[in-house]
Amino acid sequence: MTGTVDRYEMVNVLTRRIEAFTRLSQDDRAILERMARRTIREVGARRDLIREGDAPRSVFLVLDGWACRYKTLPDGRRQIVSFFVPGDLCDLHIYILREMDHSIASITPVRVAEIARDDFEKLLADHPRLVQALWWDELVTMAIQREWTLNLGQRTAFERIAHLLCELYIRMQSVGQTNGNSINFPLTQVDLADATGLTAVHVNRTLQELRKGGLVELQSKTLTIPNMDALKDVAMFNDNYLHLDREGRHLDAND
Amino acid sequence: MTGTVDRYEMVNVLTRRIEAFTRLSQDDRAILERMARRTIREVGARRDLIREGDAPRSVFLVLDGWACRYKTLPDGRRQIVSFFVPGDLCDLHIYILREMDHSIASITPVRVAEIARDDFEKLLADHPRLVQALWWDELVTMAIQREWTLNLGQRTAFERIAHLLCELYIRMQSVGQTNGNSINFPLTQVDLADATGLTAVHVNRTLQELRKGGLVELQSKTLTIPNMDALKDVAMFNDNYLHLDREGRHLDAND
DNA sequence: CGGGTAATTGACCCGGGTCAACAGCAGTGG
DNA sequence: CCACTGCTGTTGACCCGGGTCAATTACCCG
Repeated sequence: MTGTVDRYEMVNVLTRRIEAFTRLSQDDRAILERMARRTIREVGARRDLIREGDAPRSVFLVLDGWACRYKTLPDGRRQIVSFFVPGDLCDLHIYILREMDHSIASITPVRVAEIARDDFEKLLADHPRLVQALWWDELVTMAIQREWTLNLGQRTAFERIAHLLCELYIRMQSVGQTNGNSINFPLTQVDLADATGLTAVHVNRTLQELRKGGLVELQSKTLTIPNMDALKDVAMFNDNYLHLDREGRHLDAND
Repeated sequence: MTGTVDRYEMVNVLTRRIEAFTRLSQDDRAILERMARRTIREVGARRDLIREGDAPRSVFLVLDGWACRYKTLPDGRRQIVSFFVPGDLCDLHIYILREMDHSIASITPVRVAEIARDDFEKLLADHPRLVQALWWDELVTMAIQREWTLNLGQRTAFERIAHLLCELYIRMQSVGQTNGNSINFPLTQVDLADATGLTAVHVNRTLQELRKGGLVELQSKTLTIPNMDALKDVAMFNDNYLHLDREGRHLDAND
């Protein structure tokens, strides 16, 4: 999977992701990568990138590492509402809102491209095919959030964790971050608990069940899924909401 | 509140909603209302407007009545992932996806404007201020979905229902659909259960607690909130995620 | 007045939470 | 090289919020 990943490949995760939807032209790809390379920020593990209440200023893009959005209640309860894996963008146009209604934090050390509002607007104005692709990205983000709503509302702990693991595996796969049937998986059991609305203790027990059933191997930050079909089955995982099947292929660049 | 609502007022709910963000020009308002009036569809209560797996064709806008998005699991478990109240739009650009990953159904009889893809694209191309406003709408929709994630993951049944009632009240208020401190509230206890991930039995018991505490009155399709501050308090409701405070006022039309 | 949907109640149960102790392991500083 | 610290994972005993099942009771609406 990784080993040494050069800067080119890191920027590449976004084009890789977008090309699950539509093929970009050399020009689109170049402009996107140039933009992403402009302001790269490196942040250590477990730090807030932006906090609820802050004024959003720029769009950002995770080039390397994992991050999450989270919300908290006044008494400290905490819910991770989504994960960012390499290639994920935060909300386009977020800067039209006055203040953030959630926080974003790194999980591992991350490398993030921050795209200034004006640059971003210009990008959209000049590159219609990118606009479509970024819309697709946004729609997928929304679909994931709805799927999480279903996950939290209806699935049992066992199904819920299985489902989350399926999703993260497939999202990593869609940006070429797999190694055989394994991915790099930096979440702790506490992270999983905060994302699934369970306690860390119960996550632990549920993971043991999943391991016992031969459905997952999870150790030293590596997740292995020996039989994806079996895991999808118990999770009732249907990947339609990720819209990965090159649905925008009629928009492909032909150069 | 209602009684007889003429056609003008029904279309008006969207402009009303948008003007919680930015003031539109006469021209913007006119174009939006003309568009909405183009293809009005009336649908009875409890019918699917579009089903998971269908190809999305148009954007639609709820002019009158309530609807919901929902997702189901293969074994029949059902989660309502969001509600539409008058003035709510379904996802812009949804038509770039090949198939729906969720269904949309009416709750009451609804009057819906279906805006064809091409008309909608044209609207966006010609009216930049509307584009901003519709972006705002989309960002709020996403923020609501995240708040629901928090709701399902962290709040107790009592807090969760209190929170949902706050949200729906305030959303109705933002389109001028209140009557004193009451709103028209067509959801059954089963609907509430499907939206909160609880059972109808438990929703019933929880509503009784809320009534006993004097926090809500709910009878014959009318929800009354005698003391909003008290309800917000137990729900830990923070309305920041609805971004209603005319955040885009710097974009206001000045005609 | 009959038939169907929505609300309510009671008895009982279970998935997942709580609390507390402990084990493994990585980093870090002496 | 080892002791110390702190985080992550694991286990056991016990408990409770909310689910399940099944029966009633309103409430519409024609």
